[in-house]
Amino acid sequence: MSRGTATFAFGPEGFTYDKPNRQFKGKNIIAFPNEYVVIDLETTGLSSYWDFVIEIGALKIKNGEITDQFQQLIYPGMEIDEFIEQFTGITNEMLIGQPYLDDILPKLDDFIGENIILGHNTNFDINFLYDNYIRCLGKPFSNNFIDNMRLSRKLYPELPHHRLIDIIEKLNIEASTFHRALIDCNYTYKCFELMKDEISARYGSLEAFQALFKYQYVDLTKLKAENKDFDETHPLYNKVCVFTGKLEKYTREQAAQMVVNLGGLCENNVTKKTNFLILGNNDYCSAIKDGKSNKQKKAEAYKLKGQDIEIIPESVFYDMFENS
DNA sequence: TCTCCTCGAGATCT
DNA sequence: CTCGAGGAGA
Repeated sequence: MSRGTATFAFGPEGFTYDKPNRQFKGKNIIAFPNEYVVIDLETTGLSSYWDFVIEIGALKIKNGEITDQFQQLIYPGMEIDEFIEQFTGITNEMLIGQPYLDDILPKLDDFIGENIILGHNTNFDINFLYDNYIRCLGKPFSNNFIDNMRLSRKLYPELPHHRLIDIIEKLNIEASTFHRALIDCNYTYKCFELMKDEISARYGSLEAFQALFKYQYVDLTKLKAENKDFDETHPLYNKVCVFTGKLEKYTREQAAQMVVNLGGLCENNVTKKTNFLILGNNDYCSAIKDGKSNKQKKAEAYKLKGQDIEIIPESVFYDMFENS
């Protein structure tokens, strides 16, 4: 059985293969659709390249209620190993006589239609479907999809893990058996509906929640001192600091807060008012060719013009906090 | 301010 | 994969 479009460049010992280019894959979206299809696959392993689908489960949801379901064991054309038998409860015996994936995918395609997909770590299932759609149906799997894991990470950042089981426990959902496709679809559906309610209650609207996934612009000029009294003799008092590069010991925002707490000020870019430019590490930045960021070049230029500006490494910056 | 890029870290799916 | 941090340029 074909395993997709990947090709070997070397022998089995040191093989490489083309990174799958799933250019027509749907988008991972944050949405509350009236209608969606929950999908879960059981497979022979984690790799969409090496492994095979052995079970497909799907639920159709309309206005929060299950209206249809799809469940099918798949004969993978080979024996599955003991770990997967144990893990899923699907045995080799159960798979003998089951249809091939090639025969089932057209039916699944009909079932799903244009619907948005819901899953847990949905990329996993989507990637398996995408590659097998190309192979069996000659077309990509392009439906947009929602990922419960992504929602959970934003909604419950205090959780140490965001596996399906963790969300089930967090939401007090009754659960006993796991790792059968349709059963996990049910859990995923319940988790989503409950998280949806929580999001509405906590953020008021979907848009407000979506905004949390957008880039949050950090403006260091808006930092406020956490204390009131300043040592007016401190070298950073009333001085304007700017950072460039990645700091070793703190995030930029933490370091900036330390400055502000001493009565100093921070800016996001070097200006005529800047007194200190603190150099972090910019080795990793491919945009910087000669080791100096634009901020550093700008600061050097101001210094030549006589501005009261010092360019200091991170360690010297921390030294200024020692004797305070 | 905002958007786009790159990089590294961390996590989940069977 | 997604996210956060940072640089650059508009």
